[in-house]
Amino acid sequence: MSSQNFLDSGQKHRMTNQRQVILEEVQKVNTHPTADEVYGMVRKRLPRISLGTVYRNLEILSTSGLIQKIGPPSNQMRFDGKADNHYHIRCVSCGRVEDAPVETVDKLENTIREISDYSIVGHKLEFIGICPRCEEKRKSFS
Amino acid sequence: MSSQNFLDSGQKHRMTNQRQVILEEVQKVNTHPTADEVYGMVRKRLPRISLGTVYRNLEILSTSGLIQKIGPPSNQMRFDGKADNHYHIRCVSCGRVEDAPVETVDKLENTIREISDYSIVGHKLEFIGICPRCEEKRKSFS
DNA sequence: CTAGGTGCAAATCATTTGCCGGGGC
DNA sequence: GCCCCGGCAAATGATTTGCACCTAG
Repeated sequence: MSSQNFLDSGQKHRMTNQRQVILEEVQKVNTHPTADEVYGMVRKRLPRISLGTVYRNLEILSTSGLIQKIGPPSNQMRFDGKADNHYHIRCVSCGRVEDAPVETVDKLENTIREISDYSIVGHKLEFIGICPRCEEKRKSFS
Repeated sequence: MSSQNFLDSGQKHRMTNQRQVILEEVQKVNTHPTADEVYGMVRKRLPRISLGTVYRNLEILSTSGLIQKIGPPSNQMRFDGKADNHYHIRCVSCGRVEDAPVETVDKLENTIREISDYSIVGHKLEFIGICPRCEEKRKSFS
């Protein structure tokens, strides 16, 4: 364990029918579908389901740790004035991004290059955490 | 070499004034600003610049390799039925995502945990490449 | 003159949210 | 009864694009 299902998931959710179907469909394929694609898949079994419901349930399922979201925690693009390869660390809470002071792992890139049938052109590594500032705020609540 | 400025950049661009200012501002800070924040920064020097121009130039600067974009190549969220931690490989060209068959590097996570003042909760590693299918298409053009 | 560049506003696209009736416990 | 749920449509927010003018080479 290491990545994903960050942050709390402190809610009570029933496993409803649509939720179950969405979960099954996402688990059935290995194509890492977009929300829209999931919508298409699920609609074959539940023609009257709405896109909003799919989004809501994908969100619930991923914060419950049953599936995972692939993509940035915050969906706003950020830019870095340094063009060389280095890693970042992102705060789950406020979205702030800083540089992560570790060496790059180009070794891994070579490994994957041998195994995979993709032409590898690079990799991205991002750490996820809670920044000191947000940690502070969090304390003042409890 | 390793990350970023993937794919061609086969265009001729002049270093115009606004382009230069945007570049300088992004390089000046180490906060990894969003497009909107860059807009704010740049506007102090060029009050009449438009947000559209900022977006256009950030795009050009990053495909030219002068700065880098932090975030997913495609800004559409994807979902994975497998909840355990594993890495992905994404095609620059079509956006397809597959699993990358390499072991996780939790060692790195511990390293960063010691160095950084963030509470680390996980990490994400994503390889970027061109999938066989797109590679094929590419050939048929040349 | 031609191509790229810019400001501006409108359009697009993914995702989120408010409302409201319905069912589970 | 209370609360979560799901369908629907409208709202939001980031990013993109069409258009008309402008300027460098």
